[in-house]
Amino acid sequence: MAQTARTRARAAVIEEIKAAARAQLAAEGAAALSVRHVARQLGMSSSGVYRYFASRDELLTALIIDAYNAMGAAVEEADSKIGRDDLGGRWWAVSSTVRSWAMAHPHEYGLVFGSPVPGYDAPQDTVLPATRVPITLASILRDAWDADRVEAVPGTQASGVLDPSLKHGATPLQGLPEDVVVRGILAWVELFGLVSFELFGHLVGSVADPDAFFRSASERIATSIGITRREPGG
Amino acid sequence: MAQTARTRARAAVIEEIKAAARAQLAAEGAAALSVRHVARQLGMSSSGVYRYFASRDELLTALIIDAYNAMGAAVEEADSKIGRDDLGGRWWAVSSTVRSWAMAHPHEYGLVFGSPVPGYDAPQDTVLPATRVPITLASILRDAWDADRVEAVPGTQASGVLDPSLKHGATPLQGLPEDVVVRGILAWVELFGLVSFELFGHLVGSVADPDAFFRSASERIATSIGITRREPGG
DNA sequence: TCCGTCTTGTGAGCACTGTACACACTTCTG
DNA sequence: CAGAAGTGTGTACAGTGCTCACAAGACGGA
Repeated sequence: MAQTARTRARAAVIEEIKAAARAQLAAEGAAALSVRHVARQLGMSSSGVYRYFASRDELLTALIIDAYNAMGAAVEEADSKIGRDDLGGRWWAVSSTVRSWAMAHPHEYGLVFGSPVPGYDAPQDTVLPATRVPITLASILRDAWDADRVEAVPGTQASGVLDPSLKHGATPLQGLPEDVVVRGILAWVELFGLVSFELFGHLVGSVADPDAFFRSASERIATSIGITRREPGG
Repeated sequence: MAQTARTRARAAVIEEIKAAARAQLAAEGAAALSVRHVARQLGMSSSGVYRYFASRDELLTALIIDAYNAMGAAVEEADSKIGRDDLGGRWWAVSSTVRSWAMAHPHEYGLVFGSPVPGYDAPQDTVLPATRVPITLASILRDAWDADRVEAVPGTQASGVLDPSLKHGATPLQGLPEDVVVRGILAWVELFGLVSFELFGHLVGSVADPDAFFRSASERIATSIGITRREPGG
């Protein structure tokens, strides 16, 4: 409500700017994204854009947040369509959705998971959207644990390896043995490593059939966290 | 020999330019690397640099090749210092060297393994240097296979997944079962996924002790290709 | 209703970039 | 020793991010 007219218009313009920027990002890549070009596309003076984004970097950050959210939403939806007990199905749904989203939006993926272009800082606004995919993965791991599918290896190292917030926060991982969580994080890292390597061209020359390779790799990762493909509950 | 004086000078200037560019890359990142800045640093006109590199991208490509070679050399040297039979030791030497090199040269690593900045093209000159690390890994896998340490799973999928060049070329992988090679490639991907995720800041908030996490992860990956930590030959 | 403030949009301008080009000078080659 | 080839320079163009002084409009309170 409030001063509707103005704020609503503002939100709309922000959305327009982001849409144009996203289009340019998809078409030409992050390096070629220019504030002036976006402004021209919108029939607006370049300095006008600075009323909405303080800098090019801030615009890029907004796109990063959107990318995290888009991927997170896609993954959450894919996960929700599978029966909760079908752990193998859920893992496959999630992992393959990550990959397809990445392949459908390579530049946005690169913006997020490639080398951090501006500096090292991950602005605070990005951290929450960034957790959506890992939290979905964590919930699968939690359900696997609750179904006695994962066996903890008691003697394993790992103690103080993880950030305390993982245990004390309201994550699905509360109460899980540390070595199980470590294995879960590793699966997460492997999944994205896989997608990045393929997308950034490092598999060219080694892997001829990336689909089959990903299928096989994803299955192997699932196994490593105690999830096998073909069975719901027993 | 040939026309020594000139060509030698040329090679020296090329090296100077690359050194200055590398310094600037390390200090400010790839985005901030500018031809003019490099030229200034060398007391040379900016257009002069174009006698040696046709474009900024070509200069960046040269840095990419150097980075591949530097990392490859470091890895090869680390591997060569371990007894050939000590497969666990070799894996650890190689994987930890990849990580330390990356952490010592974050921007160069990002240039190579981050999102491909210019376009999608991987210039032909980069492919050979790029193979040095994977070939070292492949030779470890080969030795593990020869030592009967790896068991092939005959029924496994995988057929036509790999690029034929891997089998017919003179790689250390000739004659290995496809599913073993697939597992090896996966290990390679996982290693770099691990390093990238840590370096690009995606583990912040989850992993409190990256060293320990990497140690544990690396060990697990080694196990997945049939290499266990503590024993040389039996 | 009117007045002051706050928001939006503009154009000009600064310092910088990559790259092309015409020119001079040096070095090599036939 | 001539001519070709290579090297270095200054200038120029088109583009960039970003700042700033200004104008016009929308808003809130009197």
